Amino acid sequence: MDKNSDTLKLENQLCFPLYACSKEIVRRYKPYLDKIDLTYTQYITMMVMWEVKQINVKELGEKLYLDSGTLTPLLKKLESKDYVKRERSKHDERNLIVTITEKGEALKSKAVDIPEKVSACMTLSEEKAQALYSVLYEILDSME
Amino acid sequence: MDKNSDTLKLENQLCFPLYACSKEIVRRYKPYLDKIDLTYTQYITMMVMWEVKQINVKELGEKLYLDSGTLTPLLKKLESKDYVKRERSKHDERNLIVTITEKGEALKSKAVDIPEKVSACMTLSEEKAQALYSVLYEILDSME
DNA sequence: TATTATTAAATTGTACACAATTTAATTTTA
DNA sequence: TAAAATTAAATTGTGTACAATTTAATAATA
Repeated sequence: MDKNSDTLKLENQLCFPLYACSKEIVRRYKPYLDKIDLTYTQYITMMVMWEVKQINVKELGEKLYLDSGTLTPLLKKLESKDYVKRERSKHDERNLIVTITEKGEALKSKAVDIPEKVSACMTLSEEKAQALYSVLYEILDSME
Repeated sequence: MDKNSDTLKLENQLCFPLYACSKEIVRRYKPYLDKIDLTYTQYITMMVMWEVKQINVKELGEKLYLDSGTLTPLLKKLESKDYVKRERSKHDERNLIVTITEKGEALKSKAVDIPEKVSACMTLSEEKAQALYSVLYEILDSME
């Protein structure tokens, strides 16, 4: 096969639809997230916080696939909104412990309807959604 | 079902693995793209240019799911590297026509091996890759 | 235990990404 | 055809992303 012919066409790439699809779906979140004054990245951070209540930056970054360069300013912003508290660990001052606040907990009830509203704006069968989900995690796991 | 229980868990979201997977794969491109001094966004832009040779910013944005706010500075950078030429349309001066240069054409041969190198670092069967590809475009199409 | 190595966040710098606004050109319409 | 509407890029402003470096704390080791 002629290497130059087709491999570099956008339509033959797997990464591109992944990249485009991710961005388009995140964009669908925006109108709903605007109402509760969160960006998408702040939203997924709060999803972790709603679940674990307390976590340090390193572990948070591993869950979200983000580093401190992204998380540090983001967490400062969430702190300024009083959704989380940031404090150094007493046992190991290198660690910064992030803890959800009452106000952060209360925000959850305003966010609970967002996932279904977003998925409503795209038609995808339950089987295909499940298949997509599995393949994505398979890829993520294979890249660790 | 209790609405508050599970819907807001990261692991139950479809958007999150999509977002994370997209970023991780783009990151895998970086070492190869660094060698030809392109960012990922510049690379997918050049992929379109290698294919169409000439296009205006609006159509380019539709193909790439990007707007002029992203494309204007990016195209200026590609122009400064002499990979593309930017000039207003004579028929309609609102349109900016982007044209690939000789140097831009020549860059293609250096990029042709990148897709296979990136896909080599993740294990995914041909069937699953094909299925993933189909579902992603199905979602993209359903969101137009 | 003093030195070295490692680790976790923060910082710095570059490059998107996109909503909203502005500017300029072209079309539409009153 | 003059005014209004539309269109395409560019600009502005905010918020990621992430590599690379720095800083400070802790752990390992000579």
